[in-house]
Amino acid sequence: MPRKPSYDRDDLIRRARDVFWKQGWAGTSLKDLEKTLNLKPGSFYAAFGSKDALYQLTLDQYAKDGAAALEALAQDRGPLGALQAYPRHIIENDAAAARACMLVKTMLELSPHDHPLADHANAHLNTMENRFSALFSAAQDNQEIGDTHDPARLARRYQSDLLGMRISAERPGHDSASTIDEIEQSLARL
Amino acid sequence: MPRKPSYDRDDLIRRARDVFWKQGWAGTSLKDLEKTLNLKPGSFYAAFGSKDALYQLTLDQYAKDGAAALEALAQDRGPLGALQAYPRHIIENDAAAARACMLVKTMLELSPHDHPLADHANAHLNTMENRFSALFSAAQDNQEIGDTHDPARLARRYQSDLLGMRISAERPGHDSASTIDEIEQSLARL
DNA sequence: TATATACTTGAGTGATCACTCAAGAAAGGG
DNA sequence: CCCTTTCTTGAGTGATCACTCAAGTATATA
Repeated sequence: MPRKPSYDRDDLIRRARDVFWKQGWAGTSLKDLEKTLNLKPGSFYAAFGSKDALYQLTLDQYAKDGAAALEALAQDRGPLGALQAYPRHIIENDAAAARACMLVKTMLELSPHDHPLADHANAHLNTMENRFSALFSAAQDNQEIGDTHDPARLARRYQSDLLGMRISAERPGHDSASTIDEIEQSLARL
Repeated sequence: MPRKPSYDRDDLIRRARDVFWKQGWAGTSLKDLEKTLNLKPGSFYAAFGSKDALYQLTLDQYAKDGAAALEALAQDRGPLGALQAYPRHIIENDAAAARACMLVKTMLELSPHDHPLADHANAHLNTMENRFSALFSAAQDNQEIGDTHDPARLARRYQSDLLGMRISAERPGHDSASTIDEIEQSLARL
């Protein structure tokens, strides 16, 4: 008997994610969200409860999409191939709202205020690091890289390289091509 | 005949820098600054004019201190030695308000809003990158590294590595020691 | 078509934002 | 001592913040 919402919830979350990703937490006002989502305050709060609650939904979707992209590469190219292709995949994704990682931007902005979303973002970063580690380990099993390396250590360095590349890519006039190549080649030398 | 201010202006800028560095632009309110600087609103605006004007002063001092630290290392250890020691110098500086680079945090937060301070931060980053390039070039002149490398390219990658390392170091429970070692060793292999 | 059940609307809430300014306090030179 | 100049004070400005809620509207069942 009830009336259905006139919007697609997942679509709203995706659009909100892009605004939060680009502008950050404090940099995005309810007015911005109402405009982007085409929702009046009442509908917004009925649908999501609070700005924080929506932000968390967008963080989770961001992490899910990132993990899925890596998984797809692993299916296509195997563990080492996925790790080599992932940096280019990130930088050349024109649909992305920003080059820098949303999880990093969230952590940098909110952890000094002990905001729970900062821990949430960091947990997602840990999950990604663990996935990288598993791929390095699988690459060793496949004898694609030497077996003397510590996968956890390789993963930590790989993620650090990725984050640096993504920050640099955010800078106006910066060319990431050579950094992408060098990350790819340094993996081939393992 | 006039009365002297009861504060040391440089000391205020340094204290404000630490708050801005840690909490960001939007994350730092005038109330925070008044408390940190022990200044009432009237004195604050008489001394600095606006929140933005003070932020710019703190950015400039941040960049100046960073450049001076690198120069001191170059005097002690020469160009390659300075580039190798700089990452550890940054991470192990207990007096720093944060691990992540203030210029990066500023750019990430303010560039989506086309705030002039974002360009200002990026200009400082370019200056640092140019200084790195000059050090790589000097290291080639000293035959400390091979002369087939492009110093500009090395500098771009080096800065990207630094930024990634500093972001990672901001994460709770993260150990940067191995990343520091690997950056140092990869420079020795050039 | 009638009714129940949601969804939609937008004016309005108190709190906080960066910032102003007029009045008072303190430190120089005479 | 006095007077001038500057610094210090803090209540107060309009704007914007995240958020609320009562009234109005649309839809699916009966």
